Amino acid sequence: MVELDKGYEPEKVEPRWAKWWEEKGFFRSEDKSGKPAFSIVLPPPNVTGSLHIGHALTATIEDAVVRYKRMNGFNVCWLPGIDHAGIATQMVVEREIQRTEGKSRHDLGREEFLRRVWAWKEKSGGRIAVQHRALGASLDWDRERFTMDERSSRAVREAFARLYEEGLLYRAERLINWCVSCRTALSDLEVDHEENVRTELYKFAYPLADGSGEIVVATTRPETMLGDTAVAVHPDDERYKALVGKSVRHPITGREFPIVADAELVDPKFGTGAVKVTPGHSFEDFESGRRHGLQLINILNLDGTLNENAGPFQGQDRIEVRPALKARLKELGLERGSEPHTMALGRCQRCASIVEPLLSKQWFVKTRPLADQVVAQIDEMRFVQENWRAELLRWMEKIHDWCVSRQLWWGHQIPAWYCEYGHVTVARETPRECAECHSGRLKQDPDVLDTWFSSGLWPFSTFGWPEKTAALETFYPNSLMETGFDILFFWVARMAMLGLHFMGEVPFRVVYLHAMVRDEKGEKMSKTRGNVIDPLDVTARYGADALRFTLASMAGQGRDIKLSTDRIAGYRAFANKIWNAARFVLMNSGGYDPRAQPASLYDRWILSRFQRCADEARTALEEYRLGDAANAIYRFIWNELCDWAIELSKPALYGEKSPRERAGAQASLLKALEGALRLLHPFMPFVSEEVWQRLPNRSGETIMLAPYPGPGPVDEEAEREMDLVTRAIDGARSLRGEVNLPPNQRVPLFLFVRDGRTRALLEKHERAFKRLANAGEVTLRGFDAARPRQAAVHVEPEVEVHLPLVGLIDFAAEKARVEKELGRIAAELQGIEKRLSNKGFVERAPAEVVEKDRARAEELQAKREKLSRHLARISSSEEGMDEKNPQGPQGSQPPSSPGSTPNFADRAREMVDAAREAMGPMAEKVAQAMTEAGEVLKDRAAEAGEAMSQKAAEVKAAVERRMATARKPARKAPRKAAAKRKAAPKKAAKKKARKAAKPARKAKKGKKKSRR
RNA sequence: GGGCGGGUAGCUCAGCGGUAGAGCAUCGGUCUUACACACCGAGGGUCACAGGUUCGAAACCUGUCCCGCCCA
Repeated sequence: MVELDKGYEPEKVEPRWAKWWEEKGFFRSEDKSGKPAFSIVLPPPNVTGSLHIGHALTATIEDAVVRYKRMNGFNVCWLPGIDHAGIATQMVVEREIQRTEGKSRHDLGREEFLRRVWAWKEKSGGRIAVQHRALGASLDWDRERFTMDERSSRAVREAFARLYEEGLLYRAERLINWCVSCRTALSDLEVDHEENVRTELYKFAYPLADGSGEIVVATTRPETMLGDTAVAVHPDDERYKALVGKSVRHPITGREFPIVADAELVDPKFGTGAVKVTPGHSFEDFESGRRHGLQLINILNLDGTLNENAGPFQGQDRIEVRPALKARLKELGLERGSEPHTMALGRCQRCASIVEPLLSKQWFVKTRPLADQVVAQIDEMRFVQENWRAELLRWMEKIHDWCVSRQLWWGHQIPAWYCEYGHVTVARETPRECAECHSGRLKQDPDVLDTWFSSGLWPFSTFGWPEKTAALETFYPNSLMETGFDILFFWVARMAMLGLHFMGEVPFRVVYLHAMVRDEKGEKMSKTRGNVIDPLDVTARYGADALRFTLASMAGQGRDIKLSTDRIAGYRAFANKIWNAARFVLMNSGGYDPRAQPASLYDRWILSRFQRCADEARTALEEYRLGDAANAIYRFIWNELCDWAIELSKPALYGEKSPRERAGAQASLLKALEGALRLLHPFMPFVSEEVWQRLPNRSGETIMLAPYPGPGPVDEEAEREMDLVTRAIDGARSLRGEVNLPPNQRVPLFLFVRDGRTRALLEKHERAFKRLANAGEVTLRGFDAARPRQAAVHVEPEVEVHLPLVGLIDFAAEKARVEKELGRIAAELQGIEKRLSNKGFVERAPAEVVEKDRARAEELQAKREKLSRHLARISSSEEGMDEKNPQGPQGSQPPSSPGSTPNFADRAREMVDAAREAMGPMAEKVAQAMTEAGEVLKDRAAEAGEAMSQKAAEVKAAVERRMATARKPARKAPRKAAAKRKAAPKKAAKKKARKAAKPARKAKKGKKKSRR
């Protein structure tokens, strides 16, 4: 027999398995295989950083899917990688060198700087791998790639050259987004828009060139007037119609430029209805400039200071110059006031500097043809959430050309060379001479490519493209692309375009975009906020399994995942629960016989429930509903296997039943447990492996490669029967709880059953009532038998559960409880009856709905009748009680600790009476059973006799214990009990008052449903 | 300004035409020989608001108000 430690300690277990799995090569995939392929490329984390919880979510989801697929016999390739992250990395390393050596990258020179970045990458990239291993990610490490490694470079050069040759890549002078701080061009996507920036709408006048007046323009950026080359008005605007075609004179530079009519640019209702046009520094104005053939003036240097075109303001920063410029306009008498205004401001994604539109010569990908292909083939991809398909399509439809050159050092240097005559040579390998003029004096473009350019090739460059490798053949298209929705455009869109273009097929079959992980307040995690969680810290505290399960259970959420440590702690408890369940099952599996068949209802039931759970988990996983799968498994293990099956199997396991039943219980529990672990494995790989390895009924070397539980039959009959048993036990427990019986106090229980079938069934489960509802004597009678006068009652359609209360409880409380229950029933019944009396409902609603309501109404009526009778019974008893006990129910004598109450002797006597009362019906029961069931029941009668003598002994023992306790009442923690007793009546009174003030408005379901 | 999410128990969320649910938190009771990282019980909701469709709406439609994100 196996003995396990008392508590589960993930920190001791997890590293061992992580290492073993990897050493065993379980994560490896085959380039060629008879098995079906399943491939995911991990979104490569930035080499700059370490993993945060968002990455942990990615790893969790992908690992769960991948493990599931592996267990289903797929040749799974989950390919790890690291992204060189151009701007981010360059910035980090630059800052580091500045900090430690006080040098800039220019001080070091390009070559030396790049050497440093590589060194940095070696250090930082390692941490990411450590973190992934700690999470249990089953990545195929042999295939690990880096976006700057040699193979990636080759793919990048090939892609660049081909696009160039095909005319899909060009170099041109265009208005681009320029970050003055990073000093590089950015793509549209790398500009973040800060919303609702409070600023002013500033007005000033341009004097007409002919001196006949002025035109007042409104602007949020007065300083750009230094680059203005027109004033625009709406063609239909009567105010300005006469001015169109005239010229204004620039008050500072003296240039003259026209007033133009532009319906697209100008909103006549905004500002003064006249706008200044700066084609060199505004995308909208640039377009307008093109429409009207306007001059284009650049007033900015690359560092954001004004250049020679700014005249007297040259050399000042573009933001700092504003007050000076306004002062000058005021001096000139041209200022015309201002008003408050809010607007959006473009900022650099990396450094938050205000981004400037700037005229610059850059490389662009012509995206329109690529996007059109994606639109045409969008149906080749399945989106786990359909709404993202539409989102992607919208973006594709209004796509702009993609600026791919960056003025950085760290990245793929653009494979374009220029000769002294300015000819361009694009080549896969460094060329000897200019393709056009054969000049040997070539200089490579110093710029590098946007990081996303290489990332966009990832689904195929990682498998060897442009070579036609076996791996590429096997794993392209990738089976799944799973990543955060925030990089839908950055990455998914680019992979779709480039994948389709170069491979002729969409890069992945399924697109699954997950939510952003935020802290418990819903704030985005960021280094500046200091709320970033390192997965390693979490795994150290709670275990990787707990973190993974938490993330998986929340993976279905659309946009935000608010992560709280409470939740993680809850799932650590789950791991511990599993551990202990296994501990128990193993401790009691001595002499386990693998051939043993299910012997009891519980055996059949738990195996059937397992099957249902397996079906649910499988279906959910196939549809990528990880949260649903995880929750189903959680509920099965905790609420069904632990709470019911294990508890109910105890008598059999302890040898209180037949050997056949013991063997059956052992086999069934082991089977359910082993299967549950396999279901759980994709979510909690460590604890599932750890426990599984100790099971006698496992088969295989590792749970990782054991088959995921498949379809199988369910046992409807067992489930129906168990449903009755659990409802009756729940009823009894609920009564005990409601009347505040301490869990360890045994009390007799009466079950009044509707028919012989119910009786026969419940009879078999007497022990269950004893164990799970801590019943002493269990007495079964027919519906027609007389009810005990003093009892608390729970009503189910087939059975009434009576808990005799003599000497135990507060009758007023029971009365209140029943009245409340009746209130609920009345409210629900009223609703249903109203519906049923509605002609429209009966005629138009589906028959089964009406039928359901009718049945429910009948059930409620029966229940109401029973409870009313019960109420009448206790009401009459209550008076008697009042006489006997002068403190009465209003005194709220707490029944919880009769052993220490002064009048215990009375109570003990009542207990004895109650026990005697219970004994009588036992004899009756035996007789009844025999007559009712004839020969089938011969055996049972013998059993019942046996049970009876056992019960008699039990009752006797209970009474004796009771009496013994009575003699020394102060044995147990009297102080605590006394304190509680003191507080209790007040609380109870408060509760009652609250309820009286707010009568039950709605019918409420009394019982939890989750158990069934 | 355009688009997309979301507003359900104290918190985090599920439900998306047929009796309002879970986990956590709260309250009451228990160390009942797997587990106090546990067990048993209970309380708690005008499903943002207003109209409409329907026999029936938390769910579908329209509008309003909040919150968040994306794109101009």
